[in-house]
Amino acid sequence: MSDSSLRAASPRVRGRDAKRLSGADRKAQIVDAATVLISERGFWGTSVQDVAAACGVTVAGVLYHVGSKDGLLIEVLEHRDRLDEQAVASELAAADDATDVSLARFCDVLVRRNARQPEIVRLYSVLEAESLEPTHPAHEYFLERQRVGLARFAGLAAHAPNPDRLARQVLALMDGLQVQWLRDVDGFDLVAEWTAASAGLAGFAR
Amino acid sequence: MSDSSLRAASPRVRGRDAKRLSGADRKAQIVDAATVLISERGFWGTSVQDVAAACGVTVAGVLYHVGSKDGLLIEVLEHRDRLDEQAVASELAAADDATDVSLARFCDVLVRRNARQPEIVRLYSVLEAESLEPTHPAHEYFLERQRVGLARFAGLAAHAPNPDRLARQVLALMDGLQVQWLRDVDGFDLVAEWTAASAGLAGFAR
DNA sequence: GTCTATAGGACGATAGAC
DNA sequence: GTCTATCGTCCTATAGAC
Repeated sequence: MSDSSLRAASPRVRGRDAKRLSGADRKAQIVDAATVLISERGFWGTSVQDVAAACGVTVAGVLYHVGSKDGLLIEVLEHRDRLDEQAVASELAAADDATDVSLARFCDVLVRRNARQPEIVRLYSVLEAESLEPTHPAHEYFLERQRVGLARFAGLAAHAPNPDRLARQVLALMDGLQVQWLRDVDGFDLVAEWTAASAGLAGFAR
Repeated sequence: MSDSSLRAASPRVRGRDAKRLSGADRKAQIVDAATVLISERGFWGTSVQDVAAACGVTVAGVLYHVGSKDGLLIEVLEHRDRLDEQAVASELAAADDATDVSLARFCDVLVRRNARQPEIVRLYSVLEAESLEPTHPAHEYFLERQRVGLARFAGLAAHAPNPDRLARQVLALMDGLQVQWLRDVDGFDLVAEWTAASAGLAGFAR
């Protein structure tokens, strides 16, 4: 939890002791706090008031930085994407076999990283379900995300008889195991379960 | 969509044209309307006002029948459990090999039934994620549900080298595929994808 | 550039009329 | 059995003070 860990979401003291942060810092703090809260309660279950309280700021202060509640969600998702993209890429590049990345290797890195940040996995699990509704502000985002994710998996599984189908299965298995894990984080070894499950999946090269 | 289909959730006319229903009928109507709405927006995204409007009744009218908003959710879940338990049992009993039910056969019935009622699958998918939060009114319900479901699967997979692990994999795969299906109900054949995926799962007898 | 104050609703729930 | 009326709380968003 050293790199890219979330800032403390504990309430700050207002008034005399309230820290006055620069715009960028305040915005980062708001996005981090919102990430935690939305991962717990979903977007519709989280109020801007909750986020403001977690930052020791007023509601208007939050809205000044992100424009609207929907804008806050967009900021949160974009911020996560930037962090994850970069982290996974660097982890893959650090390995010896950096040139040829298999689907199995890619998933391995993904799952190991996810196992270290349950709050983030929860954010995506909750929003993934909530955003099935077409009027949800992140509906399009998750539709595109699923499309891109599946295409990426399929591209790495070009050797399989049916790359698209395998991609769907891998994604389904990963998402499903993660939800079970989130319901019992301490009694469930995500990496071990994933390794066992994917090993039993036909066509999934290790 | 013939049996156990949901009552029309279209708004009724209030006042002179409003139908006066008996207690049981009104309650059933409320539970059905709430099922649809909660499956779309989650519990925290649905207001009692929404449910009342769908039934052509006032908010107070709804609360008279279900006591509170949390009570409404409990009613919805208990009603679904009763319907599903009974439907799956009768479908299994109708088959020739009613005596010895394999995990594969059980899942087959389950998936085929789910494919016919996307709204209900959505209800469970959304609430499953939303209820990860310990303060959610259905948190305990879904914890128990996962426990019971896994035990049932494991019991039917007694032949496998590791029944518990296989149960987790089967449940994960099913849930994961269902979410992908819900995001693209028309372009995704749930039964076909499930059949292909489960066939490739090690130890899953067909 | 950051925040307080406040507008203007929607929320869940209760009490009591009909 | 369903309604109106209403309470107190919470909500998002804006206007304008500092």
